This record gives sequence, C-alpha cells and structure tokens, in this order.
Amino acid sequence: MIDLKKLQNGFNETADKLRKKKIKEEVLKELQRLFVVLKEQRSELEKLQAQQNKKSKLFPLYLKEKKDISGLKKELEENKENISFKQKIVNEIEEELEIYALNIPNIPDDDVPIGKDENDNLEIKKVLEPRVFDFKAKEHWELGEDLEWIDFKRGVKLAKSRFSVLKNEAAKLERALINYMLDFNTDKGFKEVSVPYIVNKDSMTGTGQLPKFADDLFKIENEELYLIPTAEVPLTNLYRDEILNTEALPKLMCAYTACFRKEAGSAGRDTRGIIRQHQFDKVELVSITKPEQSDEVFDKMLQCASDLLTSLGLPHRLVLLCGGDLGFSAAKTVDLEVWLPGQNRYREISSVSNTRDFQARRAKIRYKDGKKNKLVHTLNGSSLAVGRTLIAIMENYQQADGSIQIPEVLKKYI
RNA sequence: GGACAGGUGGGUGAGUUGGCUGAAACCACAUCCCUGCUAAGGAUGCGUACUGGUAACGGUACCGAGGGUUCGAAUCCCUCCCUGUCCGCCA
Repeated sequence: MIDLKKLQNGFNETADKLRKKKIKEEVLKELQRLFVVLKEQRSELEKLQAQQNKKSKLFPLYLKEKKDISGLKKELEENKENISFKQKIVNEIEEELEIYALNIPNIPDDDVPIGKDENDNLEIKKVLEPRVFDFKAKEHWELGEDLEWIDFKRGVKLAKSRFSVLKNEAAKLERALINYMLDFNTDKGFKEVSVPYIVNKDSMTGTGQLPKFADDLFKIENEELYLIPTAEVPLTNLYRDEILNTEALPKLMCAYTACFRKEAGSAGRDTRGIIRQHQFDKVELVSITKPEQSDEVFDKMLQCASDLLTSLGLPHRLVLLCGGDLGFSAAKTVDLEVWLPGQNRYREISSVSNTRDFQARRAKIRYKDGKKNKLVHTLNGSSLAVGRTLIAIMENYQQADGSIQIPEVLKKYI
C-alpha cells in the first residue's frame, strides 16, 4: 500500500512517479479526497464519542447522590444515535478508501527507466558466452519427448492443459536441482524454511496478490484459502502483524515450494513445453530488512541468483525492468534471463524485487527503531525457477547425438 | 468431525454480580541511583494504531475477529476463527 500521508503532502511528486506505472492522476485525486474526508468525519465522530464517554461517567455519581438521571439519559440516548449514524459514514468511507488504496501499485524507484513494456527494459550486463553449436540446437520439448523426460499428454490427462509429468533423468534432475539450489543459497547465508503451500486471504493481501489479482490464483472451494503462486507469499507473511527486534534484521530466508498460477492473462502464450505451467517448482529468497539495508541486500540476492546460474554454466543476462513492466508490488525489479539455444533467445528465469515498505505497510511488519516502530523493507527473488532451469540445462547441455550432459556441480546430487 | 475448557499488554497472569481497569501483580526490558565484585537493593519508565498540539500534554479505538444489548462492556448475548484436552479418523 502506498503511504497516504506522503500522497497528501507531496501529491504531484507521487503522481509523477506513479505515471511510470500508468496510474491515472484522477484515481489518486479521488484517493486523496477520500483520505481528507475520512479524517474530517473521523474527527467529528471522535468528538461525539468523547462527549459520550465523559457524560456516561456521571451516571455513578448521580446515582450515589440520588440525583435524577432521566435528563442525562435522554441526552445520551440522542447522542448515541448521532454516534452510530456518524460511525456508519466513517465505515463506508473507510471501506471505499481501502478498495482504492489496496489497488494502487507501488511507487517505482527513481532509477527505474520509463517505458511501456519489456521492450523498454534495460540490459545491465551479460554473464557467460553462449555456446556455439555445430548442429541445430533443439528446443526443450523436442528433447523432452525424444528422451522420455517429459510426458505432456499424461500431465494433461491427470489434470488439464499446462500440466506435465517428468520422467526418468528429468525427475531426478529436478530433485537434484532443488537440493543444489537450497544448499547454494543457505551457504550464502539464507536460512532455509519450509512453509505451507496454502495460505489465507490476509496473507494474500499482505503481499499484494489480493484483492486485485484474484483471477490469477487457485482458490480452495468453500474456504478463504488459496494455493500460493510463489513462496514469497508465505515467507513474507511469516512476520505479518509483528514488531521485529532490530538485531534480528536483516532476515535472509529461502524456501523451496511448488507454485500454482492460473495464468489467466496468458492464453496462447508458451503453450508448448513447460515454460509456463499451472504448477511449477521454485526456490525463493525473501529478505526482511531495515530501510537502509535494503539496497545492499537487493544486490546480494541478485548476485546470489546470478552466481547460481554461473555455477551451473548457464549464460544469462541481467535486465532492469522499466516502469511499465514492473510488477504491482515492486519498486524495482531486475530480471535474470537465461540463454535458451533452442529458442535462440534469453528467457526469464528469476526476478529479484525490492518492494520497499509497500508490503510491510499492508502486512504491518515493523521493527523497533529506538522508541518508534517503523516499517521494514521486504525483498524477494527467485533463486531459481526449477522447471526453467531444467529447460536451460537441457537446451544448453544437449549433444549432437540428442543426449544431455549433466552440469558438473549437479553430479553429486544425482 | 464430536465433547469439554479456554483466547487479556514482550512473557506469566489478575479482572467475568457491567462504570473508579487500557487494564493489578510479577518477570523481562530501558534509564538513573546506591553499592561494589562475579550478586543484591532502590527510583522511574515501558502496548498498538489513528488523531490534535512547536512542545508540554490531550482525544478516540483496540482485552481472538465481527455484530448486538446498554447512558456505559475485557466483563452480558449471537456468529465466526483459533488454541488445549479427551474421543473418532488418518499420512
């Protein structure tokens, strides 16, 4: 959630920055108006309540002195009506304000480039040279079917489209990758956590999936429960509604989970292969920091994910997302894109984001700064998407005879 | 899923014949004093959020959540959630 006080005190600045994310000024104007009205109405309500409290305290005194209380009672009965009337107004404004506020995305950092979509993203650097093939590199689905590594048909039979089954070495490789990634990240100082794959509405609201992106989530029937789209949700919400010890920060965490996404907006995209599935595995990093720590931790997480790719011998590049391509909760995001020789292009395999205090404000994650409670910063990043790493290994390590080599670092995990 | 018992501040835990309790006491924590040796004693402070005020200091709300009764609710009523114990079921 954006800072409403900031919006009020520096409206133009905030509106300018949110323009990068294509937010219309009228929406912000309305939000600001509601905020002002709410404050006025609430102040009036509180005055009435103060009156009621003060006068109610006279009752025991009157009774003691055997005074007549009927006049006082009548007065308070009337005031009570006023209070409940005003209370209703305040509640309505609060609800309306909340709907607005929860649907406004995070404010992009100043160094986020202006742009419409992924074409305006900024390449920061490339790591490792793509290998030169002396034969035509196949795409992963071709390899997957030839080697009986991926069973697309039966995945669909079991569930529906965008589900698949891994077999033979692929199944083993997936497990090896998860273990390797967890070990790699924990060696870098991220504490391993194992979390639920199903969370409640408050958690989804805390990290920003709800209320706006309900259509992207799998919901449990007849329950206010959802399948997680990323481990970012349970990891970040671990500390929802808490005030953390300053010494405990920064908290660096990592977790392996399955992730579930409806892929509502991506009909027709990546229908071939396992690039875009309803269920996929991911090892995720989440950090909770003091505000002044978050830039440093962001770099650390990014480096961690990049080093992981390098250790697997996978060529990749770092891309700074422009405002138009930035996610809802992120103030800044750098994507890692891995080279896929079969597709002959880079594809996203990780996304590292700093949400600043956006999620912290929603989820009420604070820390003690001296006497005051302040909002933390939260960051998340994949390290890495397991399925896409599997794809990258298949395509990059394929041999002329159609077989696939196993990266050196994974051999002991198989 | 069934029965019973509960959900109070960082922790333990009082308060349930409605008002003087936003909440005793103890512990923990912070600052100070005394004293000096591996300790002890004393003083003060110490929930969260919003809000008024330069500040001092005020106001409102919150005792699992949401409703209700009442002039007034942590205390009474309803619904939901959660925890514990026993039973049932089960990886």
